[in-house]
Amino acid sequence: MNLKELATKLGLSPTTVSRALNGYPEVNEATRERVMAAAKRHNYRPNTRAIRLATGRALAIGHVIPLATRHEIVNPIFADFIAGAGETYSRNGYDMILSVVPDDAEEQAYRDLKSRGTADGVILHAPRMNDPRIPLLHEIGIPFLVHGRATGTELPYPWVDVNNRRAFQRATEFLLDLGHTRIGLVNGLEFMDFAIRRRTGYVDALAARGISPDPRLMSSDEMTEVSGYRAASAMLDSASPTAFLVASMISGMGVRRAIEERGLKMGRDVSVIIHDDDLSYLKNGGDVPIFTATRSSVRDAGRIAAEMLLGIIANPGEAPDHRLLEAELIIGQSTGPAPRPDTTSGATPQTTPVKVQ
Amino acid sequence: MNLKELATKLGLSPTTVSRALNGYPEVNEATRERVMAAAKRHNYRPNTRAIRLATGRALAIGHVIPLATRHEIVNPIFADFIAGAGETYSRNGYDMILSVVPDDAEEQAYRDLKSRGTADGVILHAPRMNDPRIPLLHEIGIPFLVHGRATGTELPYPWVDVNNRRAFQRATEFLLDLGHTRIGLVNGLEFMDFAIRRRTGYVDALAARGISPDPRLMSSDEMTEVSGYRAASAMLDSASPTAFLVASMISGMGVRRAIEERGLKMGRDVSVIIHDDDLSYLKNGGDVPIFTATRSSVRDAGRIAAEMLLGIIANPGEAPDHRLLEAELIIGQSTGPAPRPDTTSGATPQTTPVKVQ
DNA sequence: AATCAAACCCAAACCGCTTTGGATGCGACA
DNA sequence: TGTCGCATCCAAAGCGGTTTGGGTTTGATT
Repeated sequence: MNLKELATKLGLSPTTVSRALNGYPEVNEATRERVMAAAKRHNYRPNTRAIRLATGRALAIGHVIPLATRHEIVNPIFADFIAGAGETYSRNGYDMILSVVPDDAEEQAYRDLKSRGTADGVILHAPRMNDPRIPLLHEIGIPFLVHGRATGTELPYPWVDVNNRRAFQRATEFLLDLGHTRIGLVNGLEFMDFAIRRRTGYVDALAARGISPDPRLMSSDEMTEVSGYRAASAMLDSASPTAFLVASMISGMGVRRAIEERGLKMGRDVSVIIHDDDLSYLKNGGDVPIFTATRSSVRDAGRIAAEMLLGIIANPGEAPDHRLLEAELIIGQSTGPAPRPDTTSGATPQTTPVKVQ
Repeated sequence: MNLKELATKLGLSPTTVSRALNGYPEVNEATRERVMAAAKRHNYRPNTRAIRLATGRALAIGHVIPLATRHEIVNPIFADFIAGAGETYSRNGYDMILSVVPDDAEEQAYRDLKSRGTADGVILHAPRMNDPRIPLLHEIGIPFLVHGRATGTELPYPWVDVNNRRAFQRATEFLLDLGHTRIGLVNGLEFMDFAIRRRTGYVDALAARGISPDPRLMSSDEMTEVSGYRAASAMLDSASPTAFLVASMISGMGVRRAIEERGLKMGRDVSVIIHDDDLSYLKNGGDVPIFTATRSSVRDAGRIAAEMLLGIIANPGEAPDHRLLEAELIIGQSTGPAPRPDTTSGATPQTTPVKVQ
């Protein structure tokens, strides 16, 4: 059933039927109701392909996913973000299109999205420092929104991000307040912007207490279970940390494995704080979370990002907006006071007491 | 730059330019080359919206994701499947569209995909027993392919699936051969088809050795870390298993936590075999896998599924094809001989020796 | 009674491509 | 020389909507 058939059946012109269905004012209310009823009765759905061509809009948002030969963006965080964003798109009549391409074809993928008219806007994932994709999207002239930020980028651009620096700063302070001074940082890859910011938060918090960071206590790698395990193992074997600050739930599991493998107990012998993206299938425990964590729902971030992008598309020409989400600090079972130093191994460095926030 | 402009610039009709670019025979080779060159030079990309309308094809495949209020399909397995499928789509000039909808809107989502002409076909995820979506898709009349199978469905339908029954049967036999007789099954939700098949494999293998399954050693829940932990804890505390068969890497981590929390060592005191979907960011260790596992790449499954579906769309009317993928049994560090039974606790049931496959 | 503005509705153009149904020109064949 | 077939190319008709630019009525205004 298409517009023309429906119009014929109603004894009206396609024009009127179209207007009636789309809520234009120049149609009699009685007529409109008649049209609406007929449309429902015949289960009429306008053909999206025709609407797209006629209006010149794609009614779709693109997400380009470089099929990383090296590093994976197709990760659990991405899945939850997508779920949040997709929900918003559906509610607004937009389609979500995912473009999975080899990473050397990413630029072309963006260009095609624009020149072939497949998407009205795109969301940029996993920005890096000085990310070249931001100037690229500007040049292409397609509305976009960044999930995260790109340190070093001059051009203004709209974004939504978690306050990663602050989250890790708070987490570090929390550990310091518990008496920990040898805190290992198991970070994500530090060409990723969020990882840089997290390290900054960690370093700043240490510096505020007069502690200079120990390079042996700082690692940076992909956020997998195995690399969490490796990093923590190396630190435990060489630099005697009493606490860890970990980039994700998954690497946190590796860290826990390293700890327990050494006969230590997490939360008693070694404290751990992770960043928790609040993934739906990787919940951090129930009433009492397993891990103490800085928590921020990436699914909510997806929802917000989608809403912002649709806003940009609806009102072009406005100044780039942005949104900084704060992470909660959730207290779980994985943190506790720093263990009493071994009396044979000298005194621990003293820290100024500061109230727990 | 559109077709008409390009044609004018070349002094040709749109018809000829279109044919030249699409490889039709009725155009002079010299002309074709001239057209191709000009198209490249002016960076001409045909407008997808127009192609779609003109050809009546959507050039897109839909994936409907019910935004589970209860159970999550937006899970890591899904993400990797999507990556595999998306790769194939891109290579073939298809778009992948994801429809994230509340789960009571799933049926309508499929209907709309068809009636609005948004997708040429769909992939059905996470089939359940007697899944109503299969008759639905038949009725709607949209080409589709099922990732998994639906026990109890009469209608023929194309699918790609892992041989879950066999995988779990082999894994169980492997444990039996190591002398384990009290094997806990930490299964996925058993209205999911794959979970049913896995249980069947487990039960069959036990039965073949004359062991009747102990209900206390069988659990079924979502495949999260926490539920793996809960299930394993309960079994360890009440039914003294010496081995576990676990539905996923993630729940396996919970099982491991339960084991280690009790001061037991995985691989020595308690053996564990998981099913490993070979997720890119959740690799099961390196040279020596952490977990002994039945492994089958869900990403490959995505690729295969996409190829099959595109084939169905290209050659409609053929009988439904299918593909059964066998899982490998990977030996890792998490399995070992059953511990000598406590001499005070009586004899263990004797099993017939059978060669390890 | 003539005028005019709403209120309603419609015919036709248009979006940018594909495809049908010819034209045209030219060498070959009878 | 007339006809035919083949190689090339083009005009125009879709595809299924939206939107522009009028037409008709109708009721109020002067």
